Order: sequence, then C-alpha cells, then structure tokens
Amino acid sequence: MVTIKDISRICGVSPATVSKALNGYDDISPETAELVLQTAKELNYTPNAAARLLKTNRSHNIGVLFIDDSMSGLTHEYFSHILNSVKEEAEANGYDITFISNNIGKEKTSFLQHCRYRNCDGVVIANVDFQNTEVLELVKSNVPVVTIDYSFDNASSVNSDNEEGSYKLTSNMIAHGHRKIAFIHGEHTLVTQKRISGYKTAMEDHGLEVPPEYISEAIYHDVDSVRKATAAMLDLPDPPTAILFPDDYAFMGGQAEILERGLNIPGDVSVSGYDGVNLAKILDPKLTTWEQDTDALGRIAVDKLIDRIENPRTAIPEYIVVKGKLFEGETVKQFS
Amino acid sequence: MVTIKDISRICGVSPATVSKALNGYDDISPETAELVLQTAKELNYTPNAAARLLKTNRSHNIGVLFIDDSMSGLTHEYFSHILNSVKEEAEANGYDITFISNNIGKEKTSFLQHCRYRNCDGVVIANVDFQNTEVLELVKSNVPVVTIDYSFDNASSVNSDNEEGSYKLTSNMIAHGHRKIAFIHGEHTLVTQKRISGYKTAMEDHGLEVPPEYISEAIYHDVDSVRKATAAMLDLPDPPTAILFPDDYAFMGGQAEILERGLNIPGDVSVSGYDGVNLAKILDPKLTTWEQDTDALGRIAVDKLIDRIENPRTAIPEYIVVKGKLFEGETVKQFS
DNA sequence: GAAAATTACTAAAACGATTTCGTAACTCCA
DNA sequence: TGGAGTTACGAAATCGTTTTAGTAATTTTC
Repeated sequence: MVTIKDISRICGVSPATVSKALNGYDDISPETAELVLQTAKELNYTPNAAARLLKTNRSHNIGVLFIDDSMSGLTHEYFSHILNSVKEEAEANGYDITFISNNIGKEKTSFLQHCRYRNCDGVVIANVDFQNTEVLELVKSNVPVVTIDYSFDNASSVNSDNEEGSYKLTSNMIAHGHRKIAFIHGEHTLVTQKRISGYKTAMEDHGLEVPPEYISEAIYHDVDSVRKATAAMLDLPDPPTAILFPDDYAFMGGQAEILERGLNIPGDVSVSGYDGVNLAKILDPKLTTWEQDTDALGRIAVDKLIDRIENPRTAIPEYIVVKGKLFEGETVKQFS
Repeated sequence: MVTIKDISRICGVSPATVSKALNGYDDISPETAELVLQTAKELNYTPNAAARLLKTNRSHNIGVLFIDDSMSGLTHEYFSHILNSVKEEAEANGYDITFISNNIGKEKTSFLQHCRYRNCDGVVIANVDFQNTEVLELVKSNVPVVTIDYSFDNASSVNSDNEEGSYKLTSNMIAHGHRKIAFIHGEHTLVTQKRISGYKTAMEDHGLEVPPEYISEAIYHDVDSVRKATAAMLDLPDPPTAILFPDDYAFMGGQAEILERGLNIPGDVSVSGYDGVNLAKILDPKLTTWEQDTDALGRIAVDKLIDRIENPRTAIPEYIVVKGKLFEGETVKQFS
C-alpha cells in the first residue's frame, strides 16, 4: 500500500506537507499542492481510514441497528426499503454503514460496545425491541443516535404517521359506507398503539361503535397468525364488512382465508393493508393501503444523524413526522 | 474512552503486558492475567478496532458489494435474504460487514479504492454487473473476493444451480402433459443463459420443439416488462399452455395479464416462477417455483471468503453449486 | 533599511494498539 | 554451585495519519 510517506519521499517534502496538500490546507503553495496531488494520483494513493480515525476520532462510519432476534430482519420489505434509503443517503454524504451486532469477534458484548469498538460516529436504530436494555444503553450513551418509528427524548426520531395512516384508512372504509370495520393489528408496540388509536378515533369521529371483538392481535409480517385472526373475525356472529390488516405482506394470510371461504374481495369483504411499499401495487386486485414514505424516512434519519454528529452543540433532538399517503387500490368497495 | 494505557497504569504493569493478557498470550502469569482481565471488565474497556487494525492489518470487516445502479438493490427479496444470511454468518465468525460504494467521502473513486480505504479483509460480490470495469478491477486485485451467482477463475464463487432449476421446472411442466411451454426470461446475464440452456435441454430431452417465439426477454423483478412479454406470448397464433417466468415477483405482471384476459391459472395456463423465497408461498394459488437456498448461498460465500482470508496460501478458488429444490405450488395443472 | 508580517514549510508528538527482542529473576540438575 | 533453561515481564518501535507549534525565508510597511 502506498502511504503518505511514500509520497513525501518522492515529492521531497515532509509527510505533514503531503497531508495538508491532500486535505486542501491553504498554507501550502499551489505548486507543491499540485505536485503532491499529481503524485498521489499516479501512485494510486488511498488514505487509510483507520489511521485517520485514530487521530481525528471520526470514522465516517454510521452504525445500523436494524434487527434483533425477535424481528423479521432485513428481509422485511418495509425495512429493506428504509435500509436502502439509509445507505444511499449515507453514501451521498461520505459515510459508510456497518451493521451493529452484539458481539465483537466471537465474544458476546453489547450494541454500545460494538459501536465503540468500530468507532461509529452515530447509529440509526429501527425495527428493534426498543425496551431492550442493550438498546436503551445505546440510546442513553454519548453515541449520537437517531431512531425510526420510536422516540426517546434525548435523540431525534423519524416517525411515520401511524395514527394518521390508520385514521385515514379507517375513514376511507367509512366513506365507502362501511360501518362494521375490524382492525387486525400487529404486536403491541408503540407503532401499534398509534394505529389502534387512529382507528378508534376515526370510528368515534364518525359516531361508530367499536365492539371489542373487532380489534384483534396478530403478528406483523406473519401470514399464518393473520390468517387465524381473520378466520376468527369471519366466524363472529356479526362479522365485519371491512378489515384493516397489520401490513400488506401479512394481509396475504387474510386474503387466503377470505377466498377459501368463497368470499370475494372486495365484493363481500373490503380490506386494506399497511406499508404500501411494493407488494400492494402488483397484487390483483391492487391492495388499498397506506403508503409510507420509506425513502424520506431513511433519508431524514441519516440527515438528522449527520447533523447531530457534525454539529454536536447546536443540533437538538427533534421529533419528525413523515407523512404517508393513501394508496387507493381495488380492495375497498362501496358498501350497500 | 478507556485504553490499554489506563489499564496498565491501574494494574501497575506495562501496556505490553496488558495487551498480551487481553489476547491470551501464555507468557503472562495467571495472576497478572486475572488482574488485567478483571480491571478491563470493571473499567468497561473496549478495544479500538482502528488501532488494532493499524498494527495487525486485519480489519475483521467484510465488504459487501451488492448493487450497482442498474440493479434493483437491497429491496430485491432474493438478495435481501442473501444479505441477511451473509450478515449472520459474518457475525457468527467475528466479522462485521460494510457496504462498499464507489465513493470515499464525497469523492468518486472505485470499489477497490473503497475496499482499501476501509481495509476490508475481503468482499462478497453479488447482484452487480459483473462486466463493469470497477468490479473487474476489484476481482483482479489482491483483495480476497467471493462472488455469488457468477464465477471468475481467480476467486471462489457460490452459485445457485440455474441450469438445473430451469430444467426441473420445465420437466415439471412436461410431466404434467404440457408440450407448448414458453419461457419468459430476464436480461441477458450468465444466470439467464444457464436458465435458457436448462429449459432448452429439458425440451430437447423430451423430444419437444422450441419455436423461437416461445422464448422472450423481459426484465428481472420488473412487473410491467413481464406483463408485456406475457401479452405478446398470449397473442401468438399458437399460444403456449405453460409459461415459465423470470422470477416470482415479476410473475405478478404475467398473472395480471393472464387474469385480465379472463384466463384462469392453472386452468388455462400453467405457470411457474423462480426464486421461491417468500412470495410464492403466500400467493393464492401458491406459485410453483424453484426454491433457491439463499441461506446456504450467503453462508457458504462468507465461509469461503473467511477461509481465503485466514488461510491465504492453502485456500484455492472453488466453484460451488448450491442445490435448490422444486416448490410445487398450485399453478401447474395436468394438461389434457 | 529595519521591524513586522506573511508564506511555506517541517519536526515531532500523538492516536491505541501489537509485537519483537531483551532481560532479570528464578528453577533445575549434575 | 554454576551454567542452562524457563518464566514473566517491559522498552520501544511501529502501523499511517493529523496537527500543533515553531522557523527559516520572503515580502511588506513606514
């Protein structure tokens, strides 16, 4: 590997001068700078991030904490879109991203230790169990953090508007004449709470009753659990005419159950999903859903994190809401 | 941050001794070692990867090159599964993973430079344009590389058996009595070539003709292009009774076209996809497809890479084939 | 034309670890 | 008891870069 020393030897200047030339300091004469730059290019010089980091304490590396065991991982379409967006925004700003696990080498440690080990300038956290002690430890540490879809008061968070999404999906059903609207939601997280709240508010605002059996819990991204919940819903003495599902993917379980009973979508049951990333649009009929702006979610998270990293004193924690929008597919029909 | 020096001061031994104790060298007395370890734990010591790397020249960091602009990115279900598997296997072996882009800071450079900059011990390459000069530069460099679904002769590669997959899917159609079988394939890559070859061989082996118009090109993961190709296929004077699609996801475009024409799957047209990661199994009817073992693909790629990294002299390039298996869904019907 | 200011550079320390080589102290035997 | 061998440790160099403080040489200023 060619180093600054090689360049300094060849150019007949000191390493300090080379470093300054390379970094565009202005106490280097144009001729020297030119010579150094030229030589660096000829030798195909690449700086050494580790050495640089050691001196500057800046790794230009952002940690990504995106899963823990209980969650569905990188293969979740919604999160893979966010990850993609995080990656692109980070790269556009000169940062790399590294996944944070809770081991170093083969030793078990904590997420925080891992961040320190890799000297991450900051961390984006999403799709984890935010009650997890290791996650809390990381959030409370001095490592800059931004969370997605969850909020702590000492860190910026970027949130999709779950309450509104749910409210609008419910209202959409109501606008189509439905009055018996059920909600199969995911596990009990903050996101879920907001969605339930949005659903309930929409019902209330329109003077509609919500029988407790119209709210039922399943598991996000889990087709089987949703299928079971759907079955239970349809078995009710007074079944709903419309069902809101936890997410587009899991909806497929509900769909299977509905179709198997010889019922028709949306003829007999109107349905909607949540996420709107991709699947909804290629299904036939297209699934009405709440389209989350994953692109903005990832991008803003990274922007806020970098702001926090580069302006540690002025950047203050923000609570940011990213608007989604209703995707009107073909699964909601006027109820008559 | 607490460093080795802090520990050495507190324990009254030299930094050298601390380092050795921490790394389990055997020229340290049990008592000293114990003292050091204990103190390190108390102070919550975390080693500094950068400093370590600088001396040892090992980053324990694996680069992942998974996309370039022309490809569909991390959001491709097949690759997100592979990525997940790569990540887990790497972590299990004490490596972290970092995405490789072709810029450092905000300067445009090459993938290779980026790898050097971050001192990646090795790189896993998948889902890129393998003809790209930057990719070639990386593959030809001294950075250990493993490729997925493409093979260079100086690097190990892990390949799904595209020829066999295609052969079996075709044979499956034939076994169900189909004789007019069309293949809508993806862009012209090595993977595609193999699949076409498998398809043709299967047809030949069973004494079946392949009219040129039964082979048509679309774009992987692109619903619209597949829909168009399907339309063209169905418009043929003598349309096929069975169609093989490029992948499960893109199949959705074909499905839409078929259904819109009032045709039934599999009543009127039998179909199969490719990948078998997730979607196929939640569709209704379930999509017959070739199930690739993404888990093994990622895992083996990482294992081979680490082998190459840790045993540079003995590890030789291997061409590894990972078997897939037929997933028999409900979209292939006996043709009468 | 001397003092002050500017310019263009360098020496050297430092970041946090690892590793080689040396050595003092102790143990072992014949 | 004295030489060989072993044990447990430390000094110091080193990895590649950045940065501070200093300094010669030049230019400016009055």
